[in-house]
Amino acid sequence: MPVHALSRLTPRAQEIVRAARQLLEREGPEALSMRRLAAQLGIRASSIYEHLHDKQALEAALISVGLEEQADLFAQAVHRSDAPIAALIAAYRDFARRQPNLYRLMTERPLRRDLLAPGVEEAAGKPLLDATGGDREHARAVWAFAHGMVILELNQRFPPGADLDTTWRKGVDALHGTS
Amino acid sequence: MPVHALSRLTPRAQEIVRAARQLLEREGPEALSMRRLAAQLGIRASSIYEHLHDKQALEAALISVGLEEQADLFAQAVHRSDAPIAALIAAYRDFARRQPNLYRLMTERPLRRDLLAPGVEEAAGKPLLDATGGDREHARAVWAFAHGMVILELNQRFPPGADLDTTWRKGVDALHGTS
DNA sequence: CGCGTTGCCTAACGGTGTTAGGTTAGCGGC
DNA sequence: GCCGCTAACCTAACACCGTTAGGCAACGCG
Repeated sequence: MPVHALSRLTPRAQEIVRAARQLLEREGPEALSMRRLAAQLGIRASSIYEHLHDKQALEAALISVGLEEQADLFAQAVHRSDAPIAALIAAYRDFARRQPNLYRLMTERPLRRDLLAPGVEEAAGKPLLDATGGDREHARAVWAFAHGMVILELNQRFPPGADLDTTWRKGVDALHGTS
Repeated sequence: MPVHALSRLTPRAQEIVRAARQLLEREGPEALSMRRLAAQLGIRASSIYEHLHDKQALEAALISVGLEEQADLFAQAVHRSDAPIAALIAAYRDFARRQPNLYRLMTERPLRRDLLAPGVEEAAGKPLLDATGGDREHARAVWAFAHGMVILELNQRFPPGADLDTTWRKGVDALHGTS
């Protein structure tokens, strides 16, 4: 269990990260610029650098928060269900659909792990790894399917009328008993 | 079978797109700017706009070329194998690893289908759809797994020592007989 | 009181995509 | 020969981006 991701930051930095998250989710990725974020806070862009080292650090903070929330949601999903893998996949899809821009930010580029809050990446992955009984290959295959479905859906790569619920169910069924 | 993707463009525009592809693959996505592309061609950025409407049109041309090449490679892979789905997935992974920056460009954002060469998207998808006997849900599940594996691998989301060949094999096996 | 820290500022640098408007070279028709 | 058209380039500028240097005001503390 990681320390709360934001707690490593100064209070003012936490406010900035919270504002950044609102901006990202409400106005999309192109709105997440240092200048627009600063405007939202009533200050100038250069002042942000007093609190966060650079834009990468800001993004890493957002990703840390996202991973932490995923860890919570996934742990709860497993806890409430007796079909843990299916429940996890449902929770995974749900997270991505509720916060598509944050999800994209979290996955679209290589992770700067040195900038993340320590432990959050492992914490987000642990529920699935447990649900596969510790089988890392199995967990990775399920994750790859879920991420592929989510991101292709977010990127509108499936035709408009596609029956994605069915595709999800088939994929989960097929990957369920892999050993 | 679509018309050759580049044939819709003027000869000069084709040269520009070819230079853009080299630049993208050799120097990475941040090198694909109008100014650096122009420099590569010995002209100024504004001159590119005489030949391509804007950067989106340039990217759409690159994506069209990529989809067309995928269509060819996938059709050949099926043709040479008696395990078409496994052969397709191997070809898919191979394409992405050989041209990671183009693959990223092709998949990282919603497609501007109105800017693509007509038919290329369908052509790239057809071999897999055929291999599943026309089962669209099955084809989509396989695609999602393959894309998820590829993009998580490109983004270095798996731990350094991860045995990805095994994960690929397990995923393919599991998704093979989905009905 | 003075000193260091915090939090903001202005101004600037080099980069991005893009547009307006101007110049040159070549070619077909008279 | 020359007119007009087109293709292909140019310079200059706009608004935006991330980032840095250097300055200023307010605060708590010894």
